[in-house]
Amino acid sequence: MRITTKGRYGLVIMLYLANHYKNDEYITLKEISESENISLKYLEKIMISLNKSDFLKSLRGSDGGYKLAYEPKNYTIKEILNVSEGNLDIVTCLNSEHECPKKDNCSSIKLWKGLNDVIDDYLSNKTLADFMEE
Amino acid sequence: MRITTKGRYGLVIMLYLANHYKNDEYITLKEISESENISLKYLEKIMISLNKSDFLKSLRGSDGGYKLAYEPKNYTIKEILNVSEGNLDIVTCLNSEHECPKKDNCSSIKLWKGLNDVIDDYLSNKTLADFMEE
DNA sequence: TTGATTTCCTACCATAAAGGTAGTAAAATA
DNA sequence: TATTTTACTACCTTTATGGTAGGAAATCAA
Repeated sequence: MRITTKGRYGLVIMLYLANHYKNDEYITLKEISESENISLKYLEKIMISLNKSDFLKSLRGSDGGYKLAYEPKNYTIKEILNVSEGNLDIVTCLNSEHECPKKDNCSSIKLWKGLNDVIDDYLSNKTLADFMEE
Repeated sequence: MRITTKGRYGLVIMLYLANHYKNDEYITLKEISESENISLKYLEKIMISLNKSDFLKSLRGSDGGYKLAYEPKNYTIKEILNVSEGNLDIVTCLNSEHECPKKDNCSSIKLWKGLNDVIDDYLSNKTLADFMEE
């Protein structure tokens, strides 16, 4: 049961951009890569998913880079993880694409739904702003 | 972010035994396998971890099988998942064996600790008895 | 004491996911 | 035109998942 580097690094990127939001400058992945000690090429790959959603602005060329499209408080951790990590369902049985044929008389599904709810509640109610440097 | 079949099936086994606890009979994996439609061989493998902990009694031979060593209410979901699934840390950074060198000035670690706490709280406060058939 | 049953134990294996690397095209700027 | 930086595609190694196979050892009933 764990979040992989995709989700973690995705959040690292978003937090970095949030911490530089007030300057309104484009930040290069090179800068993030060096500051956070994560391979540039891997960050690029993760960025593809983040950039497909509408929450970033990007610019190519020198002085280019990325910046947040909105204020940090507008990004919930849940939506960021959903984009960078992918599916957050704790068990496949809860996923509509892999629905379990026995789900209606399964005694453990209540457990998984309950767990899913507490996780969902936490991730939906925290935003980037809650974890920025002061 | 998900629990694998090891954890899920481990819980299925434990819930099955809990639901038959009052009869005080040994239950065979064959019965559970047929009832829950899970390969006997795979259940055997999962059973090895469950049986290494002290919460089951086992007996070989005909009329043998497994039963709970204690009442269902004495088993928290957390300890069952810990045994059948293995490590439940949501990110590797929280695991003492893979401690992150940057953890002291990492802004996302607060997020993971918070998430870990709500999950831990939920799993520690639910027992097998909470999910038994009435 | 033999046969059936069931746990116990070890080894193996195919597929998918994780965690990247490499190379290049396209855009933007100086 | 050269440099910088994103955008895109392809590839690769290692680990984890989700099993299967075969047999040994214990237990009980006939």
